[in-house]
Amino acid sequence: MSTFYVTTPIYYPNSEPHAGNAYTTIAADVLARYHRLKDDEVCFLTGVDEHAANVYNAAKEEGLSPQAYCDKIAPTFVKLWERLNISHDIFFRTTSDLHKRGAQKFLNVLYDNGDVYKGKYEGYYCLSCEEFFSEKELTDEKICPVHKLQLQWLEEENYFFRLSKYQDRLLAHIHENPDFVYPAARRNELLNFLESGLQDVSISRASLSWGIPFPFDPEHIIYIWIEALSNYITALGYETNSEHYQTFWPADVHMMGKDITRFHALLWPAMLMAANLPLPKHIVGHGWLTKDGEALSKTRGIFIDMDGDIDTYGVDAFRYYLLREFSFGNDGDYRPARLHARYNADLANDLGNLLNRVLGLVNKNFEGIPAPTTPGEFDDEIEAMAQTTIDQLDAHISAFAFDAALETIWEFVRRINRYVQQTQVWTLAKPETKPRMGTILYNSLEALRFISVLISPFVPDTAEKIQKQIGLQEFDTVAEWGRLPVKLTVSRGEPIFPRIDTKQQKQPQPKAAAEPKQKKKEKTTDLVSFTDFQKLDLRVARILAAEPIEGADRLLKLQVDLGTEKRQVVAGIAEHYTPEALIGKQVIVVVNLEPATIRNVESHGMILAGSGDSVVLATLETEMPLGTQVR
RNA sequence: GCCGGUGUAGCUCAGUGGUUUAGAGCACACGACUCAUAAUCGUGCUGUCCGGAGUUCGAAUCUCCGCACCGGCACCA
Repeated sequence: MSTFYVTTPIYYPNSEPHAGNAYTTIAADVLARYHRLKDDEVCFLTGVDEHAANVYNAAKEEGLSPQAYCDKIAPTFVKLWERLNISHDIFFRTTSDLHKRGAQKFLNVLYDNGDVYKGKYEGYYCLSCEEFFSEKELTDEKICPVHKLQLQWLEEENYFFRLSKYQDRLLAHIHENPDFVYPAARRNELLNFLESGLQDVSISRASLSWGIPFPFDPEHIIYIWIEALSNYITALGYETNSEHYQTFWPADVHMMGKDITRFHALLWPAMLMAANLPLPKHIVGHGWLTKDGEALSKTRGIFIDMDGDIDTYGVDAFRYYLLREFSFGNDGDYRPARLHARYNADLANDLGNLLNRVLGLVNKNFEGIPAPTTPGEFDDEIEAMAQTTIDQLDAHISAFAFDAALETIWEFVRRINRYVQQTQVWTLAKPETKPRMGTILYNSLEALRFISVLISPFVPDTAEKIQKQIGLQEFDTVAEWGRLPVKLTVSRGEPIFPRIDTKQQKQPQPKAAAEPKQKKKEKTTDLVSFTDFQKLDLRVARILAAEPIEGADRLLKLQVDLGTEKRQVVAGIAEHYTPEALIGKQVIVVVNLEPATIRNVESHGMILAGSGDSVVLATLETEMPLGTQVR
């Protein structure tokens, strides 16, 4: 018997879970359930990543301690997983002692093996700016360009992980294991990234308090990514080298959204190499769900109404739709109308109705399930197709092609509908043909049992309902043809997927759907003194000229008029403003910002702009004289 | 700017060691059937296979150029 260990990322509990989390977790759930079906010993891990800065900030805004905040939010994840029928074995919280001790041990090992070193940021430092300046920014006099103060040579200590050391081994690993990263497009990106060289990464934070302290230096906490990634082993009992840990590590699949594949495919394996631990087998980064083609975004109020759709169509339809409609590596646009169509066409018409019609015929003509006494046309074909369906399903799941996997099963569903049709089974109730009728019905029911097993990883409730109606007392998980007992009393119940007419479809609820949750700011920052604020010199200026900068997608070179002087400023707004649109606009400029050279263009100041999912220039309500101070 | 991906019927997508009539499901139309959830089964339908050039007896499939969208890197003072 083999083992199978599948994980989702640990999610940030800075707010309640969203559809993207659900998508990842459902996919992982299908894998877990599929492997249990194959009698593998399975461990399915999910959880929350609690020591995150955004959690700390969210807690602060609600006036709660970070721990109290986590204690409040974590259950909302558990609740959603229950609703979505997620069969995780472990729901892991990184504030647990098991994790804290495990993460510290892991770090100790990295340290003992010589791959963690205390490095220092060192350089010339301006006490007023509280910043280091790189050599190229400095003149020979070593004075701060902003404050004109003498700079000091300073060193700030920090722990680093020797990521660079593993560059070649990572490259080799990814080259030699084409299946390591899925899909292939991500893999190419990673190789590309690797070839451009890896830097050591800072893995400590001295300035933060919310986190796990370094075991050998409590002044520092462990950087969130290092800590988070280690959850995949700490949750299994890495700390004590438990049997569970030995059984399941290395992981078979780390499932995640495409945005975090790099951490999982480079940083994490490098750390494991440093600790002399085996690497996970597959890093799977799926595409994102979008809504009307746009990325989901809390701030912009773009989200998927999971609750509403699940209320209308049921959990299984929701799970089915997500996995059937989209090819897993690509982004998929979530459309309720498509969910509706899938529900009626695939679930209600093809599958639900098939069950219903077959059970109806059995009920009407037999006492319990008839014996297959009289083989005939198509029977062998059906049985053979059952077997090929299994094989294809297995291949597709191994390639994380859930859409193809479901399509394969549904080809079989449609074949059985055709079987019933071709044999005209309802016309065979006469005594001389009744044995044949019984055989056809037996085969159809066995096919349905077979199908219920195959779909059970995807739509577990539906699978159970089918077997229950067929008359099986306990769920039979074995996909072998001919196991269905005869004489079972079927209990044809309500249709498992009643058709939902378009007219009855809920109109988009104006209340919940439309209003973006406008409740919180993106993040809070620490307070600054008024004196500090006063250091900023903000002025009204007019843009005189704007032009693109060669070789930079986001940058524009602007000439601005401050009334008393004209300046050149570089702004990263090329993706949101055309040069023509900018000329003549009044904007607010930070004039005493240190000069910088970006892409070989000098920038003396900074244009203020709202900067989130979109970028909008900050202006005054009405125009004011150039050079007016803004405060 | 560099690198990668995608672009095939109204929709979601298959399809490439080049070969002749380009596929599936949904949707749509018609027909059959009536056991069943106005379900099922059959038949049909629409395509400049992003555009252009090239290689070839022959290209959606190979090469080059271009366009659009997506992503990674650089970059966002």
